[in-house]
Amino acid sequence: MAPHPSGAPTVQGTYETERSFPGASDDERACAASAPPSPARSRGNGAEEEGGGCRGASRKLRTRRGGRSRPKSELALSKQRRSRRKKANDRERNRMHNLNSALDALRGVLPTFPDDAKLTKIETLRFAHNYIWALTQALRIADHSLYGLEAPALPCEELGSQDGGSPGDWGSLYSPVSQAGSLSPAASLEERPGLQAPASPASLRPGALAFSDFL
DNA sequence: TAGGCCATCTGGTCCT
DNA sequence: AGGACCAGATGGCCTA
Repeated sequence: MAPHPSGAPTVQGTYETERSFPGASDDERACAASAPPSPARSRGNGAEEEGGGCRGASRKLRTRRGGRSRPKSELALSKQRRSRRKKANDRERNRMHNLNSALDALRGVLPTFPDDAKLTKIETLRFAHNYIWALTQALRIADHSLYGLEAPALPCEELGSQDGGSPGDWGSLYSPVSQAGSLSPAASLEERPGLQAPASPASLRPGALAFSDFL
């Protein structure tokens, strides 16, 4: 399930920055990328746009030339575009790295099992969503039991102890349960087959939940 | 080999 | 003008 068990290969970042399209100039690359999406688009072959296929770039060129600013030479424009693109790429790469860091932090506080299994991005988000929902339900039930008539059926402290704890305990504490008829934390989840809500509050008790229920 | 996941590049759009 | 954000495209890696 996890294609990169040892973590995301972020080391290629710097090297990727310098990576260039073999046999294609920067302008050709820009043209290829600005062309309408097509399966034929290839990273290394921008030659076919050389003639008139680069509408976006030419339009930009026109608007720039038409401005009141001092006209620049093609070379200067090309250099400026290249520089801006490179900076934008760096920022975008950094932004995605930050996003991944946040995702890793989220993984860190989620009870996962086994140790070597790294949740994918979408799994992490779904798991977190359902896990939060389950904890919310646990608290609600605990409040009811505190002021209500019945003894607590859900061990909140046990759920809480899973936070950052041993992933293996999570699986051993709860046994598999059918997800059929499970209550959804949000109606939107029910519309999306992939987003499964955890078990219903009634099943939020020891031996009633499996790790997979949160995915 | 097909499919899933991921990182990266890129242009467009919106905001400051 | 420049930065942030977004979505599409692409190629690499891995697994069933």
